[in-house]
Amino acid sequence: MARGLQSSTVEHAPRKASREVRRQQLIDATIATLARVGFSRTTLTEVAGTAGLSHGLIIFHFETKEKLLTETLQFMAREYRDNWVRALDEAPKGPAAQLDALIRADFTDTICAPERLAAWSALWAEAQSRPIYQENCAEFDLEYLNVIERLCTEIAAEGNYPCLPEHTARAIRVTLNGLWFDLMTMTNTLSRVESLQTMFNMLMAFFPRHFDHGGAFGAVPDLKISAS
Amino acid sequence: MARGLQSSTVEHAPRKASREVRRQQLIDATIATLARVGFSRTTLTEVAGTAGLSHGLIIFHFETKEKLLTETLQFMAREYRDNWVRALDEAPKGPAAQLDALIRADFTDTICAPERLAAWSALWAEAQSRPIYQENCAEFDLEYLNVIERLCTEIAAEGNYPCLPEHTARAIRVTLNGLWFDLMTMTNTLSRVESLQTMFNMLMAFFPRHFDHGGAFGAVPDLKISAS
Amino acid sequence: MARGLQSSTVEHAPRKASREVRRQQLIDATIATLARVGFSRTTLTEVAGTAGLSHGLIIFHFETKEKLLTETLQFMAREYRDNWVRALDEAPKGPAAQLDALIRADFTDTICAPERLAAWSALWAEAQSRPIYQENCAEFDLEYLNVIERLCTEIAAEGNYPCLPEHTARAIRVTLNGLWFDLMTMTNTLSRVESLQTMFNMLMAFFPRHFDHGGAFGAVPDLKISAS
Amino acid sequence: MARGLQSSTVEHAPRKASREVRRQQLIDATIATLARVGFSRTTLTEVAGTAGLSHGLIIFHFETKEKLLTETLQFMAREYRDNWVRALDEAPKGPAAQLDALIRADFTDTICAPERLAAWSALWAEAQSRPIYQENCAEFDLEYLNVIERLCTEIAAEGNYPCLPEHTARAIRVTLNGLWFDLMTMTNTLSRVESLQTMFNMLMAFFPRHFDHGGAFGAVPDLKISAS
DNA sequence: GATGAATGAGCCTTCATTCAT
DNA sequence: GATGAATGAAGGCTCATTCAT
Repeated sequence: MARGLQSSTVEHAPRKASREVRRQQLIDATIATLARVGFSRTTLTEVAGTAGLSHGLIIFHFETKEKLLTETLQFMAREYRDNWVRALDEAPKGPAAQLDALIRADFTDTICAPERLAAWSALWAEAQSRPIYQENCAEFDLEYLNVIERLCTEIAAEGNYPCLPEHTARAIRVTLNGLWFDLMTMTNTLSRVESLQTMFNMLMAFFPRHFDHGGAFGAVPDLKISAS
Repeated sequence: MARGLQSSTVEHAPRKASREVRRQQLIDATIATLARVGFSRTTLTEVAGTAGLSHGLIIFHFETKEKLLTETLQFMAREYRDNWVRALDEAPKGPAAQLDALIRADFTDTICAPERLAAWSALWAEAQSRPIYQENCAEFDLEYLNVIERLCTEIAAEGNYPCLPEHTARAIRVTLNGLWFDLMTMTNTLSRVESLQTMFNMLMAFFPRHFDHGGAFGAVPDLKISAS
Repeated sequence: MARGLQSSTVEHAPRKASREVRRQQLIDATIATLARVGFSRTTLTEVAGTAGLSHGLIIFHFETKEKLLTETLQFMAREYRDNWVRALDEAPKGPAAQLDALIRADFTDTICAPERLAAWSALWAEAQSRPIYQENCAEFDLEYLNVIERLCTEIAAEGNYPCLPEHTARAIRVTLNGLWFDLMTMTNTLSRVESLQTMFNMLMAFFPRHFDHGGAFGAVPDLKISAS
Repeated sequence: MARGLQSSTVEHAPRKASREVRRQQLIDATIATLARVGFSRTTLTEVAGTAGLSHGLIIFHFETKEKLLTETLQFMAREYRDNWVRALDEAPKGPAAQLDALIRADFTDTICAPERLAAWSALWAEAQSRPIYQENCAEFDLEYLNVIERLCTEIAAEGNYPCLPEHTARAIRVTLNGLWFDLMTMTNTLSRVESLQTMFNMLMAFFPRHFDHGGAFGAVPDLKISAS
């Protein structure tokens, strides 16, 4: 098997790595650790062990545990935003198709992976009693909400729906959050696909002339998701 | 008023208190502390300080920090369950009125208080990476979901709605969770009443012949909520 | 031998001690440690080991290493001041006899013990690059200098000496300091008695009609010193 | 002036410097650092930063932090000795003139600069609890004391003074030390000139027929000092 | 020569837990 | 019951030293 050959050279990460590569490696290890053991047991030693490096190196690159966590949070927030921005770019321009794309983006396998979800909730809850979260994510959150509200308003206008756009947008947003947390908690087999179905079941109720069980009429279904 | 007389003796906790009273006092202090400083900074000394007692006493009554947290979680889970069970009992028996009551129960001021929400999320996130939560809450959660599913199924049958009961029930459940977390995070003025409106806006979409913006047709609106 | 009996009961200090007793015991251990290993190697573990207690207890009683050192410095400064104030009180009231007493006080065996000297210089040098020393000792130092200056002025007036009181007082003060440091450094056999002789040899030069090799005319020689 | 030209090339240390130049540069940076932050906070990184070089280079040139400090101490001890030896060489040959020169040498501006004093005391105190100091300075100290003792003996013989030469020599030596430390501590304006006056006030008392307030009769006053 | 990534021993501090009073 | 002194494991961080580049 090839693994034996590789591991002898790759063993415990290369001795030297460029600054950015190493920093990203440590952020990845932080995400993995948060997901595995939770916030309160995410120690520098644990993160270092996950990365196969020494705890001293974390301090060398990030100065402080606090800064490591902040940068990890920022990384995940940017990764999340980049994902939905790209999805909107690639989708057809009608509001229903855009909303369809926005929702599918939330369940992309890279973003909606068990490890990401777990790390996210570990940081999120802790951040509630600290300023970190607001400082780093409030802007992103607001931008996201604004997009949903705009799309809901446009769709409601097109379809002359009785539901109130603001409340509808809020419901969509918190349901997306809620499904994420649900995916994490669930010991049963509810999958990303089922979560997407739950979303479309809801959008179909809000906007029956724009959505059905499979998503927005005329939208391009994301193959990656329907495949999993 | 009688309270004045009491407070002079109760000042900083009475020297001797019955076992159960003292335990509840410490659980209350734990909730307050979790809400104020978050999980990772909830120490025995902090809890003891909040209760105006010594940390030694916590060990005396709960043996272990872990057990204190577990009992706190159990207390909140039971409190939550008791609340919605009572609400269902007191509501009219039709499925729409029952669902209406179930939802209003989630925003009762005692349950949906800022301190409760903060303590809940502090424990919840940490519990994701530990067995505590599943051990203590899985059963309650399942019971709750089953009730919602049954009500949705009945309403859907009554109204001949196209939405799928399972997905609808799940959407309702995660939206309730999501609104809770949202209430906690929000720096703006979104209130419990607005959250209730978001819920009814959603139920109106799912079940237009059973719900409107004010709740289920024929249900008794909870005065406490509409007043706040 | 009696020691065996004692040590079996006193072994590693009694389990419980009153707050003040324990604090003083830890300050004593700090002085001993500073003297033995110097400032930069005075760690909490080292101090705790010296006291036969755990390092955690130091934090319990002093909160911080910094505060332990500050309190140690304050203790030594007060001890020093109390010593010369008492000496002045007990001496005859003439200025020469008072100066004689002030000087002998500096070489009292409790104050001028090797351990005290070493601890003092360890703290002193470190304090030069920190605000601690000035904050805690500047006032004491000034008070001491003022006393010497006053005595020198009075003696100079009595004897009509040509030396300038301010410079003479300063010379006396820094010579006392210098002899202390000298006593510490010396590998040879220069003792406290010889240092006292150096002082009187100097005072005899400044004030020949008030001092000779044995001290001030008419002063009561400190027996403890001449005995050692 | 040539300096301008040089500084443009020397900017932040030249890429390649001869062994001795680099070593001296690092020793200078060590002295500056000791003076600025004290012994316990003098780290290799701090010294390297002061020198505008990397900490790795210190290890390359000195192998060990301990050796860097030892060489720094040796450098200062030699610098000090060279200074007074040169002063004796350049002074008239009579004992009083020689003692006058020895004392003025101690307050030369290069030797008695605030940075030198601070660095000296930082190293000195720490060295008390280590063998470094004795190993490196005992010989120098003894040589210095011997010179003072010889001069005092000769002056005492010339003038038939009652003071004891050994004690007088010791008083002079420790007063010089004491004034140094005093200069460092002083927040007030006592200057090197005033310290010199304190010394001459003392020598005048010991040797009234050889010294007055301005120094030894017939000695050449150091212009640099009286000017400052 | 020179840099800086990487390591790990050791430091100060926190905190759950024990236990004498 | 209740307090708080005492312990010690573990955490974040510093820093001398090593070493690949």
